[in-house]
Amino acid sequence: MKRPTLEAVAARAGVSRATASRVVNGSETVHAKIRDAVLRAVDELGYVPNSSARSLVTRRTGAIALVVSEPPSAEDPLFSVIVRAVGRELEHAGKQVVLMLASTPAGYDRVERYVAGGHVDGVILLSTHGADPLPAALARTHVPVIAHGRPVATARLPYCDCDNVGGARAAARHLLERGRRRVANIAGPPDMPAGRDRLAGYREVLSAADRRSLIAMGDFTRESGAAAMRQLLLDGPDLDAVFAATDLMAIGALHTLRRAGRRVPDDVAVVGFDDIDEARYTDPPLTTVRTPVAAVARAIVARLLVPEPFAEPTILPADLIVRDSS
Amino acid sequence: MKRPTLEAVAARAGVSRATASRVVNGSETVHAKIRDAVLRAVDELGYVPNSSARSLVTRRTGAIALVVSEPPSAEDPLFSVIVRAVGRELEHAGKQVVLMLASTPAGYDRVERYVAGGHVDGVILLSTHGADPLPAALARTHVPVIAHGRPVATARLPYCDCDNVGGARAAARHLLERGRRRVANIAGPPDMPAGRDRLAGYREVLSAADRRSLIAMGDFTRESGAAAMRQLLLDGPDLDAVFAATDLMAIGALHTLRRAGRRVPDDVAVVGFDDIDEARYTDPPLTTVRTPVAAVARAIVARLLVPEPFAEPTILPADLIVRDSS
DNA sequence: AGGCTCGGAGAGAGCGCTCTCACGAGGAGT
DNA sequence: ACTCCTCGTGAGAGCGCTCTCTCCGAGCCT
Repeated sequence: MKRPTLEAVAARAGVSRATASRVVNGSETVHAKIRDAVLRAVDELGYVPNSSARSLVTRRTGAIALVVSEPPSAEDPLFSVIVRAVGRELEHAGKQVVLMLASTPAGYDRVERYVAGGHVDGVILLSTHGADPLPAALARTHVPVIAHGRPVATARLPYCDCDNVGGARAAARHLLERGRRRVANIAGPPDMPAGRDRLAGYREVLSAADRRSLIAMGDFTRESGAAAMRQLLLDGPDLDAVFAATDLMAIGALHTLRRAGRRVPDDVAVVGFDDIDEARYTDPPLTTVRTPVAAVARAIVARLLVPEPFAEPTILPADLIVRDSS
Repeated sequence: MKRPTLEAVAARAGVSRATASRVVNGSETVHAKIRDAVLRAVDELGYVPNSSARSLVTRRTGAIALVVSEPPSAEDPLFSVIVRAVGRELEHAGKQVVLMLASTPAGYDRVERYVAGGHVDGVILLSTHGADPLPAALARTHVPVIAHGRPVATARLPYCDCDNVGGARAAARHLLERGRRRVANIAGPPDMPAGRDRLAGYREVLSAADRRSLIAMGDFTRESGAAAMRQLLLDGPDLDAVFAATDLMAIGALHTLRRAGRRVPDDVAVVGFDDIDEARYTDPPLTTVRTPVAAVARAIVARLLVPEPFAEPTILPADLIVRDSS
């Protein structure tokens, strides 16, 4: 009834516990015949190593914490994709994934204590924002940490991200090339680096083309996009294009434009950012910039498993996907 | 530099390791003065219990596995909501969340071994489908298991779910009450209980009203909803209403209807199921049945922490949300 | 005053594993 | 033939914690 121990395996195979341990851990210095005997015993007894005992002595846990800061909207379309992609990569590397939600100060504390307590071999930080104390706190522990998306500048963490500035530039340039003259922007919250970078790309292109910026702020949700679009229509009734920093906000903007009787793309062209599934099903289908989620996940896990102290961030290209909204 | 041990705490407080352990674990039988001394030592040294050592002896891990079967679409809007809701509840209960993705036979195996290996105190199964061997496999281990959503009938697992049949009934009844005469259905995959239950509710209401069913099959994705809608327009060009088993499929159906030049709701009324955020931003906003995600999550965690062997499933009501598409 | 109970603290045995070190056998070198 | 390695195995000491068992002293009853 009890789970078999290494001792039992060793006894059955007629070897010492040390040798059984060697076999289980894949040591090369064991005679083939003995190794086979041990493996047979493992199989027959259904032996599974006790990870508590193992990590008690090795001081490694084989687990990686995936820390998620609560975003404004619970229903984040990329969350699912990112978590799955990162999860798949980690499992591929034989790591367990410990999911931690950190939204409140108590939550930050819990995560910090947990990580400092040596319960995980590494940390992946998802979607941090300005007030987030975790990057700084975790940098102090000696556990490898890597961020998904550029963290706020105060923390010097390694990170992987897509080229937010470049993607935004491509979006803005695309709108100008289509002959749009008054290109507005729905920006993300200024305390989130992704939002800032996308705004920067837009501004850069517009000022290079000698056009005035027209900006409203959102918080990455559909609702805020809809509200921002209403604001933009008031501030610049002559606008003929909008670039939103996320697809969700672009979708909110489409909603507002529809209610305001503006046709897309005839009257107003709309471009989003992220290329979520939903973008192909809006009316009209949304032109957007694709965030290479899977590639970023791969890069993150690779870098976490082989940490290089002062490496440059990994930035992956974000490509424009042209559909019918622009 | 090393992390302090209980021994160090005890030494600093001038007590034995046993007493320090008692204090750390909140035993009542310790003198107040001594307890304070120990707590002070804990604080000063920044002591964090070593969970490996602890679970080595207690045989409990304080961790719950959240097992996710890969759905057809990676970008599942409810995934984020469910995972967050369950995660929040578990953290509230002081449990760690170990996320495991199980999509391949190798993945199922990994999960089964992991759970059977005693690495977690309980398992929550998300979105199982017909071929999924996990419910049966995990039922054999002696670890408490609970499913989110009714598992396939072959496995006798406790579960929590929303009232899929009742919700579907409400949707179908609503369409009939609005005077629709030819109500079609876009059903989910037959190997997923949620899909089957929603189909059953629809069928029941239609046959009670003496109306013929008109059914096309999808796999819960937008794309499949769009395809199913095309099929329905061929099979029943006279249809004037569609009930889709998920909002995503309803959104796909809206897409197809728009392309086919049918106005919603004037020509065809559309009702979905789940009430994802996106449903409020479709054109027109989607009438749907709300899945009470947070309540289900709460029920799941509560039942997992206090397992009752042969308890009835917990079924929570799913309410109709009427918007403009019907 | 002596024996009793009983609450509260300490001693110590493990939990299952890894890893260092010691050891023995066999082969190569002189 | 003897020493010196080398390679493979076994013995055993812990890793940090919990928990049972023992022990001590204070209060109560007779």
